[in-house]
Amino acid sequence: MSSGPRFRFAPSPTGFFHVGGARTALYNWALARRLQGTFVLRIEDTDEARNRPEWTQGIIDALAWIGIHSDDPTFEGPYFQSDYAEAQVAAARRLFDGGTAYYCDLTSEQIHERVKAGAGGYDGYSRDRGLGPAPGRVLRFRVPQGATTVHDLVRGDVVFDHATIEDFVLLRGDGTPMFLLANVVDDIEMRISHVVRAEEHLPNTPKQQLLWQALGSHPPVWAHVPLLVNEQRKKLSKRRDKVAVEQYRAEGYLAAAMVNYLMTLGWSPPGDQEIVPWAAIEQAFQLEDVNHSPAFFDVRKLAAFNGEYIRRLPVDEFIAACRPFLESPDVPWPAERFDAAKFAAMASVVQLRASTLDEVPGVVDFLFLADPVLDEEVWAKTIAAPGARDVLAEATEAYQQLPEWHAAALKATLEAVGERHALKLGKAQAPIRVAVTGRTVGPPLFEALEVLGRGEVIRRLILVATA
RNA sequence: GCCCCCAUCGUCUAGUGGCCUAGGACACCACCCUUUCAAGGUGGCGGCACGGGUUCGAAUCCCGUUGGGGGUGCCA
Repeated sequence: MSSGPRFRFAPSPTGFFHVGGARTALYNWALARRLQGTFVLRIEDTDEARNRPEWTQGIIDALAWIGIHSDDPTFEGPYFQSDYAEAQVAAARRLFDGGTAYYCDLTSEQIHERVKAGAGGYDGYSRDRGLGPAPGRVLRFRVPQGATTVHDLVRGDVVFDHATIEDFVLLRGDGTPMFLLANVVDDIEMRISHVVRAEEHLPNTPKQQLLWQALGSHPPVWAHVPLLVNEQRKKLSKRRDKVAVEQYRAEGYLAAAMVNYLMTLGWSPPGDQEIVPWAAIEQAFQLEDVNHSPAFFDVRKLAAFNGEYIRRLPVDEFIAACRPFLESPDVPWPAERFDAAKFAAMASVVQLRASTLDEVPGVVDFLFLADPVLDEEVWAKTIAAPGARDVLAEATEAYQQLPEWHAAALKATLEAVGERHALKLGKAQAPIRVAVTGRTVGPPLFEALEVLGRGEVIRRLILVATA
């Protein structure tokens, strides 16, 4: 086992993996690797999560997708919060025995009433009542006088006056540990040295630090990284926002692009390039350089990164990356009509045009569809346009005669047809494109015609001409 | 209510007292290239929230204001 620093990443399984969580995981991972430490995965599981092991598996899969592999020596875990329940209760017991925690028999309703009557939160009602453990009684931490300073690597020193911290609950009325206690005990048990997490946890940190100390341990290095927000500058949430890493994966975002983009939120790589490989990021990343303010997760910029990453892929890797999208059941053509060789022939021009992989089927569908469908609007704009039918007829004729079926010849032929009608190639190609592909826009036409083949091209041209 | 955090183009950021006439990227606009659409090239638009200090000098340091966000559970 490594003796270096130990970074813990502790997501709660909720059925999906949050992009904000992904960024925090990446921070921990980069640090663990650069500092020759350990990335410890601990799942903050709940009853529901325990009944759904696939949620935990989803986290592990998503981590693997962004390059955090559970079989890497840097990786330790997964552990589960519930595995440590005994230690958590034992710690609470020690706190009670030592007098830094006490039992209270007030119910939430009773506390609520006292608050309405003027108490600012829980007012320490049972502090000196000497109550012992009993069903229905919660164990509360006795917050001492004074103040706690949290030394945060991102934010500097943050001071919290204990007067503003109420005696928080350690053990529920049924004796089970609360999150705060569980968290601290687990971290101590696992000898965690660095806690890197989202800023929303900062207000809880003095309580945790107090617990670390009360339990006789030296608090870890804290680092609270800025939140990821939506256009309304609110914390990203599953309900309002597209936050599931799995969804981006399904839409054809490349893991490398996602990782790179995530790392530019709240931090920027040294130098003037923002598209940089993970290896460079791993070497350069440090918490001291992380921004203090929340960052908007901009899908458009993510898409721009993704397009860049797609274009940089060697063509065979691009083809491989497209496979799941071309073999998906959602594909618009009958599966048996798919022809990998035809796609491969078009791949390099498609690659230049996709910003996400899920756009790819729509770009090449005409190759595999039995008959492309043209809607009325497209028909009116192109086929019904003046001169279009003449171009169509003449091109069909010429293409039937063409000695060799390849892109250059197809282009030259259509250019000649266009000249006779005083049409530039840009205009002349329009009806042909629509007749063959069903669309006004798409990949370069003559390459597409070559790949589709003479028979099919002629058939489609005649089909439209006679309609 | 109370506590805490934050504040540079629309967005992500560079900037740590003089290299700032504030740099880059995404988005947007224009032009070029062109076989439609992209990609690429060139150019443009656009910002230090406000008010006080400190200093010879402030985007940078301090205070305040305003604005935004987070936290405040017998949730995690």
